[in-house]
Amino acid sequence: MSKDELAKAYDPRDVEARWYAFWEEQGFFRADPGSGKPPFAIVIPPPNVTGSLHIGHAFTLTLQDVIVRWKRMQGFDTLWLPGLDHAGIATQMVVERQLAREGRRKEDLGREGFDRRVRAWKEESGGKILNQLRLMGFSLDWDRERYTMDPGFVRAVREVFVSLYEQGLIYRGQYIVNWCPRCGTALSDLEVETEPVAGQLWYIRYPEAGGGEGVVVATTRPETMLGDTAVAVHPDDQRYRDLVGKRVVLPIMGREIPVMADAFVDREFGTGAVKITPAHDPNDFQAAQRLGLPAIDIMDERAVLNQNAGKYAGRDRFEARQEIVEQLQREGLLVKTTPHQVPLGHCQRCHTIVEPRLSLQWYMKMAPLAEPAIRALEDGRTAFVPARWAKTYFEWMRNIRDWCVSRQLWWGHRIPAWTCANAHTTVAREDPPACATCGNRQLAQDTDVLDTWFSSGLFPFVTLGWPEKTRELARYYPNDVMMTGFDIIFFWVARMMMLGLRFMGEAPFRTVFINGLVRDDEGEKMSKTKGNDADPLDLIARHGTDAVRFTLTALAAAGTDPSLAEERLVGYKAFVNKLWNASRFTLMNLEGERAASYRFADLPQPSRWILSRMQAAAAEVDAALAEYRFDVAASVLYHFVWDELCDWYIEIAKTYLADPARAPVARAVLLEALETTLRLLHPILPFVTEEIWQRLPHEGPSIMVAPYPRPDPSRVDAGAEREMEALRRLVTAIRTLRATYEVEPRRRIDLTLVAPDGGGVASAQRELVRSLARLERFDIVRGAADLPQTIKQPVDGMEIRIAMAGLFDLAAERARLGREREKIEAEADGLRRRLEKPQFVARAKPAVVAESREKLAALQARRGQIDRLLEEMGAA
RNA sequence: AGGCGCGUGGCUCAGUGGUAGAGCGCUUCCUUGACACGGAAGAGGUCGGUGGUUCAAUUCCACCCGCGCCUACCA
Repeated sequence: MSKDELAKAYDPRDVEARWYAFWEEQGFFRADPGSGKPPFAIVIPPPNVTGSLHIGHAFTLTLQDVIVRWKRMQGFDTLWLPGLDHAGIATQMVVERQLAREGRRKEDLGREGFDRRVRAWKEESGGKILNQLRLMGFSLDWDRERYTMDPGFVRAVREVFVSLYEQGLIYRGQYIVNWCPRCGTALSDLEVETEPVAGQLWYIRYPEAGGGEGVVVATTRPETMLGDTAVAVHPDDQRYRDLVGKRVVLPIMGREIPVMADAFVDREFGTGAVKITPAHDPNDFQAAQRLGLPAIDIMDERAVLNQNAGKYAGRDRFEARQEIVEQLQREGLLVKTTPHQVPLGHCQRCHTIVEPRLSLQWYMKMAPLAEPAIRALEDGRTAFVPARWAKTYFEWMRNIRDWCVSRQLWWGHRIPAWTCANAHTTVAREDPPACATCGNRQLAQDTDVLDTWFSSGLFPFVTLGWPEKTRELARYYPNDVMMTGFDIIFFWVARMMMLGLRFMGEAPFRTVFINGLVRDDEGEKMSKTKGNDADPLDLIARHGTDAVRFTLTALAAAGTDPSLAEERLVGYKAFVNKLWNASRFTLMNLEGERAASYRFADLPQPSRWILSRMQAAAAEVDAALAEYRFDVAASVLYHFVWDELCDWYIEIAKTYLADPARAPVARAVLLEALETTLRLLHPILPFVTEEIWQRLPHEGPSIMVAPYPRPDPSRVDAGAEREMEALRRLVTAIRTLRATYEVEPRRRIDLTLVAPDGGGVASAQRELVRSLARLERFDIVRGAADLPQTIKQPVDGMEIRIAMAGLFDLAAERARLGREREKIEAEADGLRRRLEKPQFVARAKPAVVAESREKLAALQARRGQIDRLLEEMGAA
């Protein structure tokens, strides 16, 4: 196939692989701090090292690439920085599963061996997703790729941890945490997903010490009673007034515990008496601190009951529950059982029911960090798009609780804290040789690692070299925008805000763009577990990357969750093909010539029209992208290409190209329109636009570094646009008549246009009308006298008259005109009624009144025309 | 419990204080040298319900119904 010949249908597989490699080799993805261009910076939300590309990545990153390619073409020094997250708990699970298949546990390898294993796994398959990002065409600066476990991050994480510790913002303490017994680690509040579970409420009698009925407590978790250290009632609760201060006997254990009063008790719930289990319930823990009660921990890290549980030691928590209930029943202490919906926390990773557990953990004090992060939004240094997400952000920030940052995992950043033989703690940037307090040299490093989000929260500045004061840091921080899904506003965005403000003194980004979550065609959130996830790689294989990208872009309306319906994708694949064929037509007609030069003002009206419309499209796309209205940008381009460039201008150009005198200029206009359109489309459709662009006469090495079209006001021609609209109305009206009377599309017919004013554009573009409407004779007359029997159709104050022997159907035409008259009448009635109301004329905006009047006049004129035609036909 | 969002043609979704748009689907005709992943012409909606504000409401407000999501220590 020669250079200018394109295949009849676009085949993305032929094209896509080549260009990505080309772009990367040419270094077009690279940011250039020394370029002298204004910077534009954004970081990728680093995918998990365990991850593979799913539709959510494809969606948010397509939008990011659209912005990045757009900015790059606009002349910005653009940095889009890629990275991977080490994903502590997720990665550990993956590697543990791998070991399990080999019949081994991580303990068999030991901590260091396991660490090596994880690192080896990352080298081998961890970067899989990064190659998938290449398939999507994303223009990431791979030279600056980072990993949240790389040496720079290790150093930075220590620096941050130690600084915060020194500032009193990181502390260690014994509190109730969310504990996942399967993962064997503490979780932050955010890593717990609360879901209502159908449970029961057990009413259990605690007899009074030394006899007496005692008190009945209601609990959803009877197994925790083994660790009860009190029963609490509301201080004003008359029912229990006499019991307060007395002691009751804890069933099964036989321990005596006090009945105490505390206002936290809800008198309405259950019996109004609540058992207090300080070691296994956050409320009870707080109550116990107020009331000075001891805590008895009855479970181990796997949620198996321990020696404090008496004879139930060694039982799993749910097994124990069953047996305890049975024992209570046997002993007549189970008063009743009622069904009860309980909100239960589940581990975000493995969905195990979380156990509230008393343990020693590291915490980050959040209130002092949140305060500046709230202010940054309040005073507009950072803004959310869509703005309503700020509300969600504020809500969380203002009620923020301290962040448990330690995890009992093996994979992650080790906490830089050491304990000496004398139990002193040393927290240090470098591994200390001796205890900072007593000089003891027997130091053991804390075995915990940090929550993954601790390091990802540093992403915007650590990736630029922090804590070094690099040129990149000065140039690209703060980022211009952060684009991500709402599901990680708290996990990630909020923490970047707090840590960025703390360590850089400036918010990490000016704009936070929040995209929706991709749903399936039934509106369900796509997920692997539901099996309804669209695999982007599969979609790419079947429809091409560009079609996938265009679809995702077109679906990205502000603040909505897009539903990915495959039919829509098929439609946009057709669009890519349409563009391909428009290009094919243009290339076929270039005939190897360079385009002729021309002056805009000298162009024929239709050519001025298409170039003028193109300015409008460019302006609209620009405005849309500037406010992240990706759907609008996609829609504008779709309709410009299909409805205006292809359906009209290319059809018009065909008549010009057939005329040797007009062909060179027509080729030039066509070429300009196509080339500009390709540049407008490139951010969304990088591959097909590059493939075509490279075959056109062009300057520069690649469309991706060509300038983005700016609307040129000198090429806006309102007159040409108006007249072409009139021409389109005329041609469409003729086509409608042809279709109504089932004239074969290829047949040329004779037509007379009755135009008292001479016909305007129809007269000026007579040849065009002939070709577009497939006319043989096309006469324009000023009066309708002496015409033979014809079909008549009013348009723009003129009349179309078609003589068609054999096809003329008076009744059909009357009916058609009658229907049209009805529509006009209905609309005119509405307008008339409105205009008759004095309040409307008095209060509505004058422009609206005037517009209504004009519209009504036009409708009346048209109705008059139809009435006249109907009358004539009646007479005929 | 609080907060947020959604309900527009068969489906998936835009949109607007002045009687509604797109893609796909559907109907009719057409394999005309860019494209049948195409062309031409059409049909199809009382914009969830009820009130209110307004000259005017699908668009603003209130309530209701249905759906989804987020936050939350009710044992």
